[in-house]
Amino acid sequence: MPELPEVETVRRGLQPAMEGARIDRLELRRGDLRFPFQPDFAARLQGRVVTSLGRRAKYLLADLDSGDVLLMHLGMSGSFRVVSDGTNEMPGAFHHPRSDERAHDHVVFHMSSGPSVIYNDPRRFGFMKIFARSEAEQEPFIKDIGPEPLGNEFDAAMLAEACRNKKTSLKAALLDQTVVAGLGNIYVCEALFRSHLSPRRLAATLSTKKGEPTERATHLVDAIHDVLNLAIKAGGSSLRDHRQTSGELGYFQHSFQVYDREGEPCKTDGCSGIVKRFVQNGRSTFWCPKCQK
DNA sequence: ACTGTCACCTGGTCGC
DNA sequence: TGCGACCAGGTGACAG
Repeated sequence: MPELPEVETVRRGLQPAMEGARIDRLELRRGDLRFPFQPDFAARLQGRVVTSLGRRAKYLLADLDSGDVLLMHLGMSGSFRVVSDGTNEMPGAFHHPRSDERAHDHVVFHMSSGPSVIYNDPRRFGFMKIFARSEAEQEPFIKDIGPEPLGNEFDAAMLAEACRNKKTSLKAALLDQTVVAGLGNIYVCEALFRSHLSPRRLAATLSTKKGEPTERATHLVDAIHDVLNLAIKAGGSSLRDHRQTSGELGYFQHSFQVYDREGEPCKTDGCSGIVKRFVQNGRSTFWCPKCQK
């Protein structure tokens, strides 16, 4: 599921329940997600106040009053929901999980603010880890991640430079979290479509031989900005698992131009192309061969 | 050092 | 209705 817009949607949904609140009790319903929990995981969280809830790439980062940071990744199928207490869903939530869905409720944060925050993850590709803020720069999961695409430092010159010596495709380069943070399969496909660039194009062609960014790089950066901002505004994309913390679906999937549209007509004005799918680096790429060059 | 492939899991969908 | 094959939003560990 979760690429940058979905994780950002989740962060905004969790903020009211978590920021400034204390984790009275942490319930671990199994010993592992993708990895085993650290032996002192619960002990370092219980009784701590969440001073702020941030995001870096696809990671949620909760700052604690102890000087620790809780890192959380949703993998492919992770979601959070906020419930009024340990048993009842928030009034007004659209999503009331069936009992077999609750089987995948793996972590429960009982917050001093009243509600509980429940982490659900059927595939368990997600994970959580706690580390000291003073060692954040050495934290393996985040230390090599590239710039935030909606941050000030991400621009055409920066992206062109990061891709300059790459021997791989534009699609693979944009999925590489050390090039730019937070993009996944959906938003890479959508951004390439919006900038009319082929997913097969060599990433190095974003710059000239002298290293100057080409116009392509500018268009691509604009497209990345546009698609991410629109998706965040829509509460992310809900295909199978993603829900906002209230239980509502995101609705950006209705705005997909190419993703999951194999065989359907291209949406570019005046283009008579048909959206095609092929497998690139083991993942589905959707694109219009007629207008993406 | 870089790039591509596989593995980790569960569940939904499709064709027979 | 059942069964197997295949697919899925990510990324760390490998092999080349």
